[in-house]
This record gives sequence, structure tokens and C-alpha cells, in this order.
Amino acid sequence: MEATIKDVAKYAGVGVGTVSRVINNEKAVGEKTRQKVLEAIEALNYSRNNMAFQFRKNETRIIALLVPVINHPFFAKLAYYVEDEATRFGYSVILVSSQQNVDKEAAIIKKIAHREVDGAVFVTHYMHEEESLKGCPIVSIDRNFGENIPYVTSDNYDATKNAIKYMIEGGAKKVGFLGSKPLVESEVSERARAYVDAMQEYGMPLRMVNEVMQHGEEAAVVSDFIKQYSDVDGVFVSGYTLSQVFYDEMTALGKRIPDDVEIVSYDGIFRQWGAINMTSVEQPIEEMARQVVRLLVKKIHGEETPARTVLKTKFVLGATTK
Amino acid sequence: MEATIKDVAKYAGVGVGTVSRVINNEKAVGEKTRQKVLEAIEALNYSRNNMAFQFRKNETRIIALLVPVINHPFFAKLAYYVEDEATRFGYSVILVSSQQNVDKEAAIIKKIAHREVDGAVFVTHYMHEEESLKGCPIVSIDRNFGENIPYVTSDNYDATKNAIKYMIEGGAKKVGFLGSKPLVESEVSERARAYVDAMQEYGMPLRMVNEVMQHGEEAAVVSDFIKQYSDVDGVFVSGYTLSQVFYDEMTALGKRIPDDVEIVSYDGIFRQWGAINMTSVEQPIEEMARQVVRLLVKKIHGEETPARTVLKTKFVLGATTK
DNA sequence: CTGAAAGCGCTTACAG
DNA sequence: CTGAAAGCGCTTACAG
Repeated sequence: MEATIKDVAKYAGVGVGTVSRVINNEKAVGEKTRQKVLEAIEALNYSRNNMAFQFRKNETRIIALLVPVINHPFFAKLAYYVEDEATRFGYSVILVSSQQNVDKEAAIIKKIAHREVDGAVFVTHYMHEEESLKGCPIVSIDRNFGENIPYVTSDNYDATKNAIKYMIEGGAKKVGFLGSKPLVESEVSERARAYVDAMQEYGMPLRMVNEVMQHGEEAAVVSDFIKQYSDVDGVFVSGYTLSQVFYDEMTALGKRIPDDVEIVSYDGIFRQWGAINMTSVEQPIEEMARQVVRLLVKKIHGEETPARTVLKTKFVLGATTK
Repeated sequence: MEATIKDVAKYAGVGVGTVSRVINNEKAVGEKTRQKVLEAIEALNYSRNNMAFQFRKNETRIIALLVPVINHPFFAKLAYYVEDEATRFGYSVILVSSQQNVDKEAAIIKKIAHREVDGAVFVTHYMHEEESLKGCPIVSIDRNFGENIPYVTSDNYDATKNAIKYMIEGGAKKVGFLGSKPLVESEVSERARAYVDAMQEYGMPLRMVNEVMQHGEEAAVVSDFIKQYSDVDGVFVSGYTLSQVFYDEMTALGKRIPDDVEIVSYDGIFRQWGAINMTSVEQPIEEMARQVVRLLVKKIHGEETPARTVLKTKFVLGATTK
């Protein structure tokens, strides 16, 4: 049987309150008493029962990370850094892959509302209006779930515009945009907006597919795009999976890349996964993860947080542009 | 303020014990009483305080998943299915990427020993001898951490041997093996053993690099292999990352694959990550994950578990063999 | 079938 | 500075 605070108190000949104060490093304890207690703790190999502690303090020291899928380079990397940063702040991370299942998401929401976690990072697809959620600290990435949910994002608009300019200045005349429309209000939409604006500025017609898409429907969307715009010579692809599928499909059709068609993608670059060496807008995933955790910790502690944090991306040249 | 069991009892005009019995679905409650309580729960929008419940029952309903890295196709996929299966059994999953940091692993071990989780799935690199761990339910994948830690694995030996035979029967004369030696006793070592046996059977000399390797040292190991065995015409590569790096390196050297060199890898196939379409031994990751969770749940409940569960792999033909 | 009570291991006013 | 006591929200023998 594990030793309890009571055992320690008895052994040291003091009250349990005193032991508690020593454990929690409160200063108001006499040096001699402290020593006695410390010795007792040592002798009994005592360590605080976490469940009792949490129950008493009404905090779990756990945060939840909700992602649509975990087996995806972006989310996996994000998860790694979220976990790392959370650990620094003394929090554990519960991982939830909603797999774009609205019911599963709802179940988690309930957990959060029931205070099984202290807070959550939402990087999901659906909107949840759980009234019980109001009091729970939640932060997000890219998604704008409302004014109470601060989020971290990257400079989607500028980065996309620059990437498109790069292709056009390099000679591309028929530039397309391939993306999928987010289900919730999201900064990701800025990419499409940037494309539309750029086309207008250059006086070029739109070649764009940007519909709502389920995970796994990439192939259909890609072939839809290719059917409509077989004449493109430069394409901006929004998102990792789409970019990989698009590249494969174009290659299969005999297109030479970048000679016939240039490709730039958002998040296209995950070399360590064996991905294609693609010219890409690279998001600062580590920094996004760390920032979002810090936001959450602040929210948990009831501190003020900025509603929107924008981080800079990097334009990385790969083998898919001239 | 959230309603407590006390509020419900008062509202329903019964004792708290009765409310508890209703909540926990014990049969020994009169139908009329049950109805009254149910109504009270409804009216007060009561839901059980999980922290109190856990504290009282001395269980967290959380399991930990320890992986070396989460941003890796194998572990990410594993994590997804572990989480999914755990959810079915009512457990949440705390994700820990030890990043091959022995201190971080040790910190987690301590958590587990302190019962911050009910059990753990260890898929790590180091051996931990924490005496306090003895009582804690732990299971593993591939690793053999000792007789108290059951594990799930795949048919490494047979699968490797078959793959090598496939290359040889297809015409390969100089077959190599590229892998990394596990730091703990692991079924992964069976792959090297199968290769050695196969070479002996066919009377072929060994062309083998199989040293202990840190994550990130893949490139060095690969070039080490290539320097020594530039004449190979078929290579079995153990592990996803190594196989990707090897493929890239060979291609960069102007080797045509599979015409000059055939490659078969263990875990080489993660098309959804944009990986090369490689002939590969495919592990049943989903099934491994589900089995390992079921093992763990059994251990948590104190049930008997088989020490070793072996699942069948699939040989998948890709574009890296003739 | 049901209620009153003890107790899980802590923290935290409250006195002194 | 320190101890005795109350209480966090539950579950679970124990009587009846």
C-alpha cells in the first residue's frame, strides 16, 4: 500500500496540513519541521496521490488535442510539438482524431464540458455550439470558431499571393488554384481569396476548383480540376494531400513537371515522409504548436489572450517550379 | 455551479446512495425510485463529476501511448487506431513522443508509476527497470521488455524470408540487407536473422549493414551501405525511413530502380503520405493497434494475457521490383 | 429495495 | 508557524 499524507504526518509527528504545506512548497513552515517532514517522506517513499490532488484542486492538468486525422504529416508534426510544449507547462495531452466524424467530436466536447480535461486545442472541421462549452478554455489553429476562441494561423493571404506571383513572373500564363473549402470559417479561405485577387490584378481568368471535400475524396477533386483546366501551366495547390495526389495524377497523364506545369503548394513539403520535393509555402508548424499551447495555458489561468496570432511562412523552392 | 449527487438526492427526495446506484445502473433499485431520480437528473442537468469518480474508484480511465516519434507514418497510424480502440473501451489516450530521449521516457514512467494513467503501451527504444513499474499494466509492440510485458508483433522472419526469396527467384544475384539494430530485444531483429539464413540457404555472401542507429542518422547509414556494397542488385530494407532515404540516394546515384537494383522494404508503403510506391511487406497496423489495446485492457482488469501475439503481414507489389 | 454514514487522500480556512 | 477539522463528490459496506 502506498503511503498517504496521513502516514507521513504520523511518522514526522506533525499534522497533515503541515505535510501538505511542505509538499506544496509554502514558505510558512519552520525549517526544523520541514526537515522532519522531508525525512518522513523519504523514509516512507511517499508521493502525492495525483487523483486526490486533482479532485481537490478541481483541475486535471490534461489538455485535449482534437485533430481531424493524426496520420497526416501536418497534424502529426503539430501533435508532436503540442505535446512537447504542453509537457513544459506540466500538462499531459490527450490525443483525439475525430476522423471527421461529427459524433466523435461531439463526444469529446462532452468530455471537455465535463471537465475531464482543463482545456483543448481544436483543429477540427465542424462547429460545435455546446452551451456547456462556454466556460471551457479552447484555442484553435486557422479556424475561427468565434470570439471566445483565439487562434494561431499563418500569413495565408500574403504567402499565396507571393507564390502565385512567383509562377507568373517566371513565365506561367495560365495559373490555376486547387483547394478545398473549409467547413468552418477558416483562415485557409484566404488562400483562395489571394488567388482570385491575383488573377484580377494580372487580368487572368480564374481556373479554380475549391469545393467542400471529405477526406479521401482528393482523387475526385483532382480529376475534376484536370478535366476543366487541362491547359494550365502553373497551379497553386492548397494542402499537402491534394498536392501529392495532383502531382501523381499529372505525372500519370504524361505531363512533365515543372516543364509543362509548375506546382506550388501550401504545406507540400514533408521530405522526411518521403514526399515529393515540391516548391511550397512552409508553415512554421513548431512555432504554431508552441504558441497555441501557450495561448491555451493562459486561457486556463484566466489571463487575457490575443484573438488572432499570425505567424510568417517560408517560401521553399523545390523541384516543381522552373 | 454544477449540480452534485447531493442536489439530485434532495430534489428526488432520496439518499445519495440511491442516486449513485441509479447512475451506475445497478439493478437493485425500485422502478418508481429510479424514475424519480432520473427526473431529478434531467431537471438539474446533472452529470457525474469525473474527478471525484476516478478518485473514489482509484482509476483514471486513461492509458498512455509512448512512441519514439509521432510524426512518422507507422507511429501516426498506430496512434490513430490505438486511440480509436481505446475509446471503444472507455479509455482516453495520452500521447507521449519520447523523441528517443531517455529522460523524457523516464519522466513518463514515473507518471505511470504514480498512477496518473491506468496502463501504457510502450513502443520505445530504451529499457526501464523502475521497480515501481512492476505493478503497472504495460504492453508493447515488437519489443520484448520481459515476461510481464506482453506484446504484439508481425511475422518478421517469414515475411522477410519470403521477400528475399521473391527477389532471388526473380533473378537477383547479389542481395543486400539494410537495417538498424534495435536497442532493446525486439522482434525486428528477426528480419536480419531471416536474411542471414536465406543467404546461407542460397549460398550467397552477406551484404549487410545493421548497426544501432539514432533517428536522423539514416543518411549516414545508407551511404555506408552503398559504399560497401555498390554491386547489389536487390536490397531488403528494414523500415520506412531507411527505405525512402535509400531509394532517393540510389536514384541520385543514377541507379535505375528496379532495373539496376530491386528494393523491398518492411513498412515501405505509405502512399497516402506521398511515399514512393515501393514493393513492401505491409504490417497490419490497425489490427496490431487494436490487439495491443485489448491486451492492455485485459491486463488492467487483471486478466490473463498471451505473452506474444503474432499477426500476419501482406506482401505488396509496388514499382521497385521487376 | 433504500438511507445514513464512513471514508477515499488531499487542501484550506480557522484558530491559536 | 502549526494542528484539528471541514469538506471536495463520489462509492460502498452496513443496517434495516
